Amino acid sequence: MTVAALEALTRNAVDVLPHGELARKLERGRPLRVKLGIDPTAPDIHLGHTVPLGKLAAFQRAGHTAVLIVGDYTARIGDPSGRSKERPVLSTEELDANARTFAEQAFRILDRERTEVRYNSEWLGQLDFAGVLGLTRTTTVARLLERDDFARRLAAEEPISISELLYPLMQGYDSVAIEADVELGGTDQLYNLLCGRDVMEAYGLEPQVALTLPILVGTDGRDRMSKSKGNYIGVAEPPEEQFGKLMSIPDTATADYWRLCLDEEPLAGEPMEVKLGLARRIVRRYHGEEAAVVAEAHFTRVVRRHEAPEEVREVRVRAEGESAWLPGLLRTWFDLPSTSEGRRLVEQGGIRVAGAVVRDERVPWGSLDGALVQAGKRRFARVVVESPSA
RNA sequence: GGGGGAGUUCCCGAGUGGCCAAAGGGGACCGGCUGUAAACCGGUUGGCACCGCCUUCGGAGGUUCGAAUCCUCCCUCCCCCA
Repeated sequence: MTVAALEALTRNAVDVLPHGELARKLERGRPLRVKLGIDPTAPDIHLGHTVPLGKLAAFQRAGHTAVLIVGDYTARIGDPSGRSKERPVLSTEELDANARTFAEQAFRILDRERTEVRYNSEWLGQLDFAGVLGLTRTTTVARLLERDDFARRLAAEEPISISELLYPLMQGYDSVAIEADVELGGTDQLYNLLCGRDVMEAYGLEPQVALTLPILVGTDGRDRMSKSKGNYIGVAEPPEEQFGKLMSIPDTATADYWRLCLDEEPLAGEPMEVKLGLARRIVRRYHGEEAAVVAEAHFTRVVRRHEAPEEVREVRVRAEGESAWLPGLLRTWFDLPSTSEGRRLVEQGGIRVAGAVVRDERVPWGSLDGALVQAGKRRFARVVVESPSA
């Protein structure tokens, strides 16, 4: 075990507790069982998830065993970490579907052959009431209420359910079940990870090392990346989408993205160049070199030069009546929520036909046939008008 | 078991009988500007072929010319005391 190897495993880590324990475990020379738990509450993995996943992959490359816990059982409760409200409970079907795609997407980062995927319903589902009681005896209410989330919610007179209180214990029991040596998580997981130590000890096991990583901010540069906040970049999203979203993050967040998503130091240079470099590398990582080049070209063309993309989908419409009524047509072409939305777009000068802004709701059919219609800055369609009798 | 309080448009949150499709903020969308899908500035933001009509303020009834606002019952949630 070299100093450099230890450095690689702990790079970007915020806490590695207890101090010196990881080095001690590594020195024994046997592969460690490194645990990362994920809640299948959303179907897609985003860049925020890739931070601990990337760290897990790093352990894997160093010869250790990655144990990916899919929290299909715990998800029924919802992790209260960082939450100010109870989470909505998902149906079993949704959770199952999410769990599958989630694990699948995780293999974009992990080595499939060397990853142990476990569903925690495997052991949590086996616990009878006596087992649950045994688990609850490992801690006290006061200790559970120590954590910030709970303390804050209690102070704000917001509800905390008993099942949420049990969450850290269940997560800790996962560590018992798989005999974890190390557990990874975001800084918001610190309490849960440490609670896991106590639970393991109570079950006669050597407590795990808790390794926490920074929380990645979302594209808004402010809040943590999450699906529900709509500020996320999914690893399975199309290349153009990823590239554009990455370019939209605030400059202040760029360096963090380099370190946490790529595990590299940011380039030196102009902010724009640094961000372009980031977007290229990330898209390349998840979609390959060629897709990255195409995505960048698309960005340059559509966003920077305000031109239409190379390929524009075609929409067909049958000419009916004297003239075309745009709000209704826009609704179907661009999947708008209502025709009122279409009206607003026209009113606000957000609609261009063949490059010219259109301000009337009615236009001659002739002006639409073969024309490129643009809604806002990024939505395009090529129109084909069919004659009414055809 | 007793007492108090809350449920409003995508979210938070004003609104206690007509001036309410409902303040303000967030988000989203459009426009301007820009290296950017950032920041900033301006506008829009229930639906409908829309100068008018329809639906919305936890649910169901009721009072009234007129209700998000008043009454009754119900549902959900929170706090305090025990």
